Amino acid sequence: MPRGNTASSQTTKATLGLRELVLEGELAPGGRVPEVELAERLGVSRTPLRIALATLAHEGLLEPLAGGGFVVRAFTHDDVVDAIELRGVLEGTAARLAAERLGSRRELVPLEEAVAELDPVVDRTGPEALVRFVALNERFHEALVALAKSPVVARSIANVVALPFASPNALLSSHALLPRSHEILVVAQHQHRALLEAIADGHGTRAEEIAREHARLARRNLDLVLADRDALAAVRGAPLLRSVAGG
Amino acid sequence: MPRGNTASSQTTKATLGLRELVLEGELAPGGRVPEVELAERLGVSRTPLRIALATLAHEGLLEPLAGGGFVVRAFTHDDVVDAIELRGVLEGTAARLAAERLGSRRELVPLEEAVAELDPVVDRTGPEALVRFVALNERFHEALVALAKSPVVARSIANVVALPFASPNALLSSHALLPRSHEILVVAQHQHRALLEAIADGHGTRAEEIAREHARLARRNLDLVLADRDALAAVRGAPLLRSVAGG
DNA sequence: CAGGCGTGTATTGCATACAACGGCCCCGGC
DNA sequence: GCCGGGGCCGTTGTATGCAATACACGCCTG
Repeated sequence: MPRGNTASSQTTKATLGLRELVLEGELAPGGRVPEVELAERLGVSRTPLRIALATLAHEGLLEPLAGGGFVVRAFTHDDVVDAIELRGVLEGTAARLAAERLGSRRELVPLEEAVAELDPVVDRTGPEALVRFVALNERFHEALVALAKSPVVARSIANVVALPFASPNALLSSHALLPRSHEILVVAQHQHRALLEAIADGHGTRAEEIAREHARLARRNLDLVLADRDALAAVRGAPLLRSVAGG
Repeated sequence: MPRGNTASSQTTKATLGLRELVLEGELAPGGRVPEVELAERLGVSRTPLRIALATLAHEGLLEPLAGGGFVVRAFTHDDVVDAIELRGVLEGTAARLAAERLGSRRELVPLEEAVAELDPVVDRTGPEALVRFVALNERFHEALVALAKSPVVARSIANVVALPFASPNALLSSHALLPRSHEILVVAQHQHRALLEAIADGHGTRAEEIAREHARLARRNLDLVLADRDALAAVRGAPLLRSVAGG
C-alpha cells in the first residue's frame, strides 16, 4: 500500500473533490449522492470515495440515508445563525482559556503580529486589501485557538468551522461587493485588538465576551450577504442554503 | 446491497465492536491498530472495518497515523478536564438558548418530569438508586439539549460527549464506591432544579452559568475517581488515560 | 378504475484480490 | 566492528466483482 502518501492518496483526492462539489452546489442539496457516477467523475474508485462520503457525513455536509446512501444536507437560515453563534461560544472559550493559561508574554507574539499587520490593511481599501485581510484574519484566529492550549477545544472549533458560512472569514469573500464593508473591517480589527488586550491582561471573562461579539459581527454580515444575490454567490457553500429565494 | 439494514450492517457492527474494544482497553493506547487481526476478531471484512476506523478517528478515539493506519489515542488528565469544561460550555449554551427560545411552558414538561422523578431517587441511597439516577440524569440532559432547538449545538455536544469521561454520567457509574457520593447527587439535583427554574423564567445567562457549574461538578468527581483504583476501573474508557500511575 | 402484488433494475454494501510502500534483517564491504 | 545497501515481509490502500435489497413500474384482479 502507498503508506506515506497521505497527501496524495486517493482518499484525500476523493474527500477534497467531493467537498468541493458539495460546497459548489454541483450536487443538488437534498438529493441522493450517486456513488458510481461520482467515482468516475472524481477519478477514484468507489472504495476511497466511500471513505470520503463517511468523512463528509461526519463533517455534517452529508446526511446518511436510512435506506442506505447519502443525501446532500441543506442548511436553513437558523442553522447558519446557530453555527455562527456556536463558533462565537467556542472561540470565546478559547479566548478565556488563553487568558487563564497565558504563561509568558512571548506566547502572545503570533497574535500581536497578526494584529499589527492587520492595522495597515484596514487603513487601505480595495480587493487586494481584502484578500490580505482574510489571510491575516485566519492567522489571528489560528493563533487564538493555539493560545487556548486545548486540543479538545481546537477540535470542536474545527468541527463547527467546517460548516458552511461558519468560518471566521466565510462571509468576507463577498465584502468587496457590499456597502459598509470597510466599516465592518474596522470594527473587526478593533475587536481583535481588544481581544489581545484582554488576554494579555488575563481578563478571561472579558476576552470570552469579546470573542462572542466578534463572531456576531459575522451574523450581521450574514443578513447583508443574504440580501445581495451577487454577494451570496461569492460565498463558499451558498448553494447549500435552503430556499435561497431572494438571492 | 443490503440497503435498509443500517442497524444490522457490518459497518455498524464493526463500529460498535471497535468502540467497545478501544474503550475497554483491549487495544493498547498509543499502539497501532492492526486491521486484519481486528477484522477477524470482529467478524467483519476489512472494508466495513475501515469505515469504522474512520468513524472512531472522527470521534477522537483514534488518531490517523502519518504513514498510514491508526493509533489508539491516549488521553491526558488535561484532556479530560478540558472535555468536561467544554461540555459545560456547550450545555451552558444549550441552556441559554433553551431560555431564550422557550415558546410555551408545555415545552418544559420533559425537563420537569425528569427533575420530579429525580427527587425521590436522591432521597434514597444504594446502588439501585444510583442506576435510576443515571437513567434520569441522561433524560434530563437530553431534554435540555432538545430545548435548545439547535441541531448544530446538539451535534457539537454529541461530539464532545463521545470522548471518555466527558459524558454527563460517565463518572457516576463509580459513585457507589466513593465517599460523599450522596452529597454530590444532592448538589447535582439542586442544580437541575435551578437550571429548570432559570430556563422557565427566561434567564438565559443564569441558566448558562448553572449548566457550566453543573459540569464542573463532574470535574470535582474526576479527582475523586482518579484517586480510587477500583472506582476508576468502573469508568468506561479508563484504560485510555495516560499514565494512570496511582490507580 | 383503483389498489395491490410481483418482477426487474439500479444502487449500495461487502468481501476479496492485488499492488505499493515502509521497515527490518541479513549480508557484504570498508 | 561498523556502516551501508539490497531484498524480503508485513501492512495498508485501492480496485473490482458479487450479492442483496429497495424502489419503481407494470400487470393483474377486484
